[in-house]
Amino acid sequence: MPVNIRDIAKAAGVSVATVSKALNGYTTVNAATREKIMRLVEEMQYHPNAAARSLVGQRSMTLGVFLTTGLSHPFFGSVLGGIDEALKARGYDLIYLAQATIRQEYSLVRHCRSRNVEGVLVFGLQEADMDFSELIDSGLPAVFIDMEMSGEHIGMISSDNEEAIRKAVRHLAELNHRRIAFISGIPGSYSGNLRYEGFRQGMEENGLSYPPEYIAISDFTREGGYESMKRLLALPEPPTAVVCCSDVSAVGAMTAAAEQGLTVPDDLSVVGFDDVEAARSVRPALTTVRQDMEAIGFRAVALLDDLIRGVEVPSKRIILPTEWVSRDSCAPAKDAAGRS
Amino acid sequence: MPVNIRDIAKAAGVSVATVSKALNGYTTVNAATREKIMRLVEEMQYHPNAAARSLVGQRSMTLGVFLTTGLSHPFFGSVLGGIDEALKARGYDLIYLAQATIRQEYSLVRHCRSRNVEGVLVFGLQEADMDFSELIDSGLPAVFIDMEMSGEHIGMISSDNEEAIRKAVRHLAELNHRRIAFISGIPGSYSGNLRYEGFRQGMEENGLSYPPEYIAISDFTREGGYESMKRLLALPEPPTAVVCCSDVSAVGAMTAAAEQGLTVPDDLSVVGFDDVEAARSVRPALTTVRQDMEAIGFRAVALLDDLIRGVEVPSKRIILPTEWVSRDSCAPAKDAAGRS
DNA sequence: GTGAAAGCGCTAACAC
DNA sequence: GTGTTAGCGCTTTCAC
Repeated sequence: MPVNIRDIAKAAGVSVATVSKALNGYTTVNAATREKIMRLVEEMQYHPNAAARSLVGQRSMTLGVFLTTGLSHPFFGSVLGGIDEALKARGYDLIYLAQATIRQEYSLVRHCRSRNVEGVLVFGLQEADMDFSELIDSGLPAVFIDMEMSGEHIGMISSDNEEAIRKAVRHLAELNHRRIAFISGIPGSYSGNLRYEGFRQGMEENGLSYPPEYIAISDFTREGGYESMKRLLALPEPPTAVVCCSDVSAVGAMTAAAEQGLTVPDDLSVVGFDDVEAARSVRPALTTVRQDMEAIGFRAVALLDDLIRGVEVPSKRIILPTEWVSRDSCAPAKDAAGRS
Repeated sequence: MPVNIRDIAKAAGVSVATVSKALNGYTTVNAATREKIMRLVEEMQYHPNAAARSLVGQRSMTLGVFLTTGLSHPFFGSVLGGIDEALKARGYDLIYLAQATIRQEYSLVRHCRSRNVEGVLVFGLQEADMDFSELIDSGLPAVFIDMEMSGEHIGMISSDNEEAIRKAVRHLAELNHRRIAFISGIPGSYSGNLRYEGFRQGMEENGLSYPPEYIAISDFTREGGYESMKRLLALPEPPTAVVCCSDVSAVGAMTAAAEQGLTVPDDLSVVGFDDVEAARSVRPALTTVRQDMEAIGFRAVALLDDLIRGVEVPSKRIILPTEWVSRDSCAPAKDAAGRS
């Protein structure tokens, strides 16, 4: 029994067409009439039926999202916050395309069509997780967060992972560290791969070499960081600095260091990635690379909106800059005599 | 240009009504006709337009969800996994009711109505976060996860938080611990309150008393657990056992204990809550109370579905049992002489 | 500046 | 067992 457009029309003593025009910002509506209609809309708590609007061939104002249920990394919540802002700003709603759909029991694109989804956000998934070819080929606009994808109506967004880690390595090199190790992200993940590449390049640029054992394969988690650090510290010649693929794993690494009786940053410099809340609160406060997670979410939606409306965009590939955040977990390397 | 019901009707040489009936499982359709229609539906990739269906007064098969963007606790991902399963099982889609909506800039109930949302899930929020009265009064079915709410079409679900903690205290008491402390959840949160109540009662039941400083106000996070434990260990008479409101905070507490040179479980017994992945992987493995997070999500959707369809339910208030998981973080209290 | 009417894709009476 | 038709709430020509 929600009030419909006819109720408003009746109350205002005009036709439904006029109400519709007033509602949709047509300028051919008499100011007084519009005023009256708008007042009634407020008073009677009218809200247009989205299904009817979408049926009549108009926009559905619905976006779909595919995401992992493994959202426990703080990264996801922050990105979602940005998505949320943009959704509101651009008037979209978000429909969660059940994880189950991803299992390909039936076509996800058909599901989108059936729901009149105008565009799709892909988030927290890796290429290996599912077959995206149907989505790409369907012509349905889509934006991939932290995944490399391209196509006619396809966009992608991520931070400049490679540059970020190169920057981190350079900072460490400037602190005279020569034995620098790397705690990786999930192997095969887009951002994990690029961060590794950044490490490789950074080391090379600074004339530094490293044994293969200095690359600790991990997974972005605290537990992973902890285990990796333990392995690194068990090496005959352990590193004096470590670059981690997430703040969370950096915290794990710091725990492992503490357990071995090492002091951060005096005995070991640690750098993280993300700049989540924990980076600020941990002791010593974590030096890290800040990526603007809210911006990733916000701009993903903005790009998708542009793609949907066919707006000319400068690039369908957005790489956001990162920011070096210097806190207390890095210090100059001690020389052989143990002096800083 | 997706194919519509008329295309199918034409191809099958029948009327749209027959197609509709075949699709909706009416038994009055000739088996051969139905067969043919279904084949065509597959072949032509037909999928009914959800907007049209919902417009014609039928079900929209859409649920809404309000949640925090602060989903970094592993609890949320697991619950979402259960929700996801149930959504698929019962054929619903989930629309994410933007966080921004919660800021009450305009009526969330109107938003639901406009989107033909049939029911609402509330998740990861506390009573203080927003005014739920409009929702309660609206007659829109809703299920609250971990929040106490009631009303005509209102359900709620949570674990038996109180009993779970009482059980934990009893176990510790049976290990001869007498100095038992409590690291709380977020004060004012539904589950936090009940867990505290469970602690209070458990201590009383076991004839144990505790100074007020043994209640460490915390927030479910690792950092919170760490800080709380540091405070507890700084006490003139520190506890020999601690009950934590989450596994994550228990891990933080264990870290703090290790830093003070204490060994878990020999010097300090620790119990967690949730049984997340980390509880298994941390060393020593965490003794904890397992709550079935997937079941919470799954049954929340099932209950909401029942409420929507007006099905008779045994109770609109579902309290799930928890399970004591004994691992390696608890040991008998040492007596005054230091023997176990 | 406003209204009448068609039609978006579908379901459900009702007729046959 | 199948077809005809009205109508869900809305936007949009096209008249006036």
